[in-house]
Amino acid sequence: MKYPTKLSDAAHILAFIALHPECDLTSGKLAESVQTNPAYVRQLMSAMRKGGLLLSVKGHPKPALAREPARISLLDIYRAVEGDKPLLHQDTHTNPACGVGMNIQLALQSFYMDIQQAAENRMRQITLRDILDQYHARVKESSK
Amino acid sequence: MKYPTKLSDAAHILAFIALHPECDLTSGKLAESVQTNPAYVRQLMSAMRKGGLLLSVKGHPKPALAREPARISLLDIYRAVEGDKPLLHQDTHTNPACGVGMNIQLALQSFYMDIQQAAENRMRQITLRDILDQYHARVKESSK
DNA sequence: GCTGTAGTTATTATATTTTTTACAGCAACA
DNA sequence: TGTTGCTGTAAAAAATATAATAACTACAGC
Repeated sequence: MKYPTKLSDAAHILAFIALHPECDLTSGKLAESVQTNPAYVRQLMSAMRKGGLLLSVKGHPKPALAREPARISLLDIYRAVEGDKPLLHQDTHTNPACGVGMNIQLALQSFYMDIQQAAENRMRQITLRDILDQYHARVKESSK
Repeated sequence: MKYPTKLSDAAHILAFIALHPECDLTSGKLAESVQTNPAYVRQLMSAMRKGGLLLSVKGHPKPALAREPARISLLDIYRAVEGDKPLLHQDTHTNPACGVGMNIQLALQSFYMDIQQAAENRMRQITLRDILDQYHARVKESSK
């Protein structure tokens, strides 16, 4: 497992916080659920705090969402933890002296942006609220 | 630069072949344009041959598209060189004993599939023909 | 047969991600 | 006010995926 899973882990953390508003959620407890280490959790939380998604205070374990789940989209989370990293990557290391290759890559660029837009539009529509709803549906289903 | 650029490189190779139907295109010449080594080019070509996009014969440098550019989509190329690797990756290593975390990841899964679908739909619409058209437009533009 | 190239596999190098370690600073509480 | 536990942050280490490289066999064309 060395593919980037920051988005998954970050969403996991946010959902966990939303589901346990009363408890003391230490980075250790969150790390236990994600099965990672507390420092990594704090790194992700730090990124999300900077991204305006999370509120937390140094010293005591009471993280809280900065706004309601319906107003936190997957794209927001992605931006917070991955920045503007695209889903598809161009080869920026082609031969600059080859005009043909250069123009092929430039042509590709515009299409990659289209694909990125298509994915981002979908990510913008999916909110933490949706994820929580889906979570509850699954819990209900499995308890039947 | 260690992000996956196989799709970009594969599309580059296909476009280059489409643009030079007369020439002897050795893996070395293609590698020169992509600025990589011939063996890597051959690996990508091998994947695309297995994916039914490319025709080539061992021993002589005459690669050819298996079908017309308008019938080769970016998704075809992606499938050929990346298989079914998703754009977003779940964290499959969360704590199995944590039912909450488990269900959060399962909930995420369905949304990731949506995003993947959105991206793939766009990739399916973009063909090598489109890329070549865009290429020609850029060449024309830059020669003005 | 000789030469050049494709096809394939294995190894190495490099970049990126995650893990781990460490420590200063704040909150809660006795 | 001192102690404890946690956060926030940085930096170094480990893990691993990707591309680069090397090496080999096999085929085409001359």
